[in-house]
Amino acid sequence: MDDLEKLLYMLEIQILRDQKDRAIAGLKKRGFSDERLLIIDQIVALDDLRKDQQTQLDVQLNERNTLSDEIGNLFKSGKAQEANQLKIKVQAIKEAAETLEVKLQQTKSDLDAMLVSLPNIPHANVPEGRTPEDNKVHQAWDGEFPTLPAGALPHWELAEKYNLIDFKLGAFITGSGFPLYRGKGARLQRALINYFLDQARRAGFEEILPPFMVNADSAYGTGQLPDKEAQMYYMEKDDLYLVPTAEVPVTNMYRGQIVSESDLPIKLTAYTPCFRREAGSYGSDVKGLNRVHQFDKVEIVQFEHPSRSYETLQAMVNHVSHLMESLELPYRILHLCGGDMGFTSATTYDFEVYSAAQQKWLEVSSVSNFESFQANRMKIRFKDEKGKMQLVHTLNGSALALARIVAALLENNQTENGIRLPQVLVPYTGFEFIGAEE
RNA sequence: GGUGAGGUGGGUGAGAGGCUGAAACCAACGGUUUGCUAAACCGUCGUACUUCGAAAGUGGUACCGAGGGUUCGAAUCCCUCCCUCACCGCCA
Repeated sequence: MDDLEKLLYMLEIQILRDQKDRAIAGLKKRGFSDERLLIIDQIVALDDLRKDQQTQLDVQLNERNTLSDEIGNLFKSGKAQEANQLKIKVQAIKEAAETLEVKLQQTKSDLDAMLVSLPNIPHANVPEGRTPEDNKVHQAWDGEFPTLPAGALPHWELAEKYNLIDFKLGAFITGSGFPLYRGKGARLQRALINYFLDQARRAGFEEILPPFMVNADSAYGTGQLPDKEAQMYYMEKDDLYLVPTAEVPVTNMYRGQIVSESDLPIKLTAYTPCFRREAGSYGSDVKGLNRVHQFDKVEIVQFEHPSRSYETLQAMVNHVSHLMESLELPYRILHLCGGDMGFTSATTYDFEVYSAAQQKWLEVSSVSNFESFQANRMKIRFKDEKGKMQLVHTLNGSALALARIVAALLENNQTENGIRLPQVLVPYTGFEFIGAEE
């Protein structure tokens, strides 16, 4: 942990103090029981204690510093005896200070532990609810659903039939959940990555190619640690984590930074493979590309002025909508309910694509406003026009996650003798049809 | 993997036990002046926590990579760790 992590999350405490009602309402949405809500009062009380102990300690240290100065001066003017007497006095103060110091450290670490366990407070308009079933359909699909030929196949069978993805070989080389793309399957993957990056660049996002492994500080910064430790692949020998999303390395580019207000918004995009252990989720919906340990994703990340973060969220949602439309895929947008939202998010919209052969909605994008939650952890700030420090707001979204998009593309566009690709991809793939002879 | 050098404010970089929260320069910001551009000059210019104050502000504490130690007193001395750079080896 570096020093940033040692800083207390003051701003969060301020919210608990000043906007307690909002905090309570928000945490209730996340399913906090009345009992668990007591943590708010505990945190405030502990923070009061912290202040008190800090003030006491400062008094002691002040006295020590003053006397030390005096001792120095006495020695200089040759009054060694008096100086030595003062030394004894300082000794007593030091002991008192050490005791206080220990108490204060304990208080701080208790407080820290509580604050780290506290999720972001959902935005007021986040729907009530506990489970994915409670998510609100924010925008339903009002277009047509694809009509499939008789004997339509799910994507894993199409992938095999046209030799696009070899799941067995991936499992042989690595393990299940690590698909091996080949031929036009591999080329389609590369085409989609390029297409998404180009679209993001056109929308003003700077392209980044970040490291695919991150250290623990970075994982804490975006909130993967300690909350989702089990979801990440960890390399013990080097103390590094494989990225579960480009959000982690990209957002951490600004960890600890004070940016100038005129730099905002900062818009970044990055492609990375994403590695997820998905512990405990085996068994349901794991067929084919529906849930894999490694998939490709283009992410967009934005650092924004607090006053504009919600219009930016909307702009990101629009960006992803355009991508879906350009790929001619049926999709819907869900507004996640309090119980289903990620730990760090204040509002999240999920995009789901309709994969016609499976007749399933698959999540392909998650667009979130974290408000100041991540910025507070990472201390990403700017000076406003009054010269006051403020935390930026961070947002990000998948634009888009590939594996499930590929699943839907294959299933929805299948014909009797092949798969037809949407026109926007043709310049990227170099082919518009995947036929049986491949 | 081996060897060596180093980590100081937005940047460069001095400081080598008390006079240092830290010189100087650059950048930034505010201003003066010059017909424009450029330049010159003056001023401001770290962060966090906290006391008192309605506020402007004021007092205190901490921070010179991180953690620990020595000392009345540490950026400065000692120990541990981390990181960076250079050279060699290996390698896409």
